[in-house]
Amino acid sequence: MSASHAALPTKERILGAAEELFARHGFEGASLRQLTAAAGVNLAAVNYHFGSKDRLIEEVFRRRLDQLNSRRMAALQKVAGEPDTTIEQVLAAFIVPALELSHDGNGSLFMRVLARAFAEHDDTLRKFLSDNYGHVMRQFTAEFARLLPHLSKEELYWRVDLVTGALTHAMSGFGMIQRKSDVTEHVHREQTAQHLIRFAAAGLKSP
Amino acid sequence: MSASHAALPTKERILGAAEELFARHGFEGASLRQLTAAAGVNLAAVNYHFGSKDRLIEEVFRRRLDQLNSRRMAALQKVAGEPDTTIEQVLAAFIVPALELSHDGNGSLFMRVLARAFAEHDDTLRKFLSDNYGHVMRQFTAEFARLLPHLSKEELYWRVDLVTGALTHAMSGFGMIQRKSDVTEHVHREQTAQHLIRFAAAGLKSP
DNA sequence: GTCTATAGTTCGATAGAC
DNA sequence: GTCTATCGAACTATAGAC
Repeated sequence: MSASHAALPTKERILGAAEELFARHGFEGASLRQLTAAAGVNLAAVNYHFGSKDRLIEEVFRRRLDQLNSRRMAALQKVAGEPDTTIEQVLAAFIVPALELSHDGNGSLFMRVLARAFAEHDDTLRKFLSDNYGHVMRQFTAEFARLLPHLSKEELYWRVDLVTGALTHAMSGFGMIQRKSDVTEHVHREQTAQHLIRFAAAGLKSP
Repeated sequence: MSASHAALPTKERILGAAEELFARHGFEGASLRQLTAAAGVNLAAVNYHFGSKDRLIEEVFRRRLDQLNSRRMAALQKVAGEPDTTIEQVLAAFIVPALELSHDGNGSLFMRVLARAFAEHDDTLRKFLSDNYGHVMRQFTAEFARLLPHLSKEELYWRVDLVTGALTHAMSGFGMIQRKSDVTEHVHREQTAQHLIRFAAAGLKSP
């Protein structure tokens, strides 16, 4: 009998606690001692299951980004390359999967981890993210280029970068994305998406 | 004879090294040992001059933000409250002083420190920044509210937050704000300001 | 005001019993 | 696969000589 049906395997408990503590205290700020205590596992378990703290950090990213980027790519495929594609549709393919994630359990904590990774400027981490998920940004940028043919390559990169910055900032929960009690979570998510899409589309399209 | 005319006082050397190392490795990641070694001063000097690492961090912010926010407020006063004020003018009052700073010596490193502070979500640091510099954001928001009277308070906060996120991201040097060799630095700064202002104005004004 | 020396913690990682 | 125990290194902070 495999262990895959266990309620919460040690490995998953570590990943969950790591996500929360990395979000709150950063990669250097969260120690393996705090982390294993929060997960209710032994200190030595991290090195047994992951090999090192650095490889644990990578797994925290992999677990969420594999799913997030698959959904983004699937959503992009549905609209990309068509003659009547709109900027708003492409932005929705990028934004909606991230909002779904950030409303799913500890997903919002992961968005904060992601925002930290952006601020870190750490070469090792940047290379890992670029190697594994760089193709997603390239696909989206290519589609924006098709829809905004009057923009120079430089100008386009500029705007995509600004949009990415605004969205990362917003979805790391820094802002006021808080649901009022009189709307359902589904409606709120829809409204948030419309906010972000409208703002980003205006910036991308400006003359 | 006072020590104020010394070429580079110990205190300033520490602040300079701290700014650089906090930008590159974060507040937890940069140790007092690395920091004092880089500054060429003794390990004990930090506690003598600043009392603790936390108070050193605050001084790193104070040194730059006092000047940055004075310039922002001065620029805002010149255009605020007039009948023909434009969104672009208010954005320029916010952005241009930051660009001047980021092209002045190690100023761009400070913008990275600032971006880290945003990502940290640390309550103590947030309170320090809010207590000392919160009035600046409130003044700018009030002027935006005057120029965009059709927006609800909630909608306005939303957009100002997104603009702040995009600009912080951009000015932390993550993007491609790199001068080509065939333009002077002054011209490049002007072009960058126009980029950011146009993008932000489009987002703020969108229906 | 600057130094050496060190106290007192905490860190990541591993060896080895079970 | 999980535990205890511990190594060696790093950390912040301080005491006290100069």
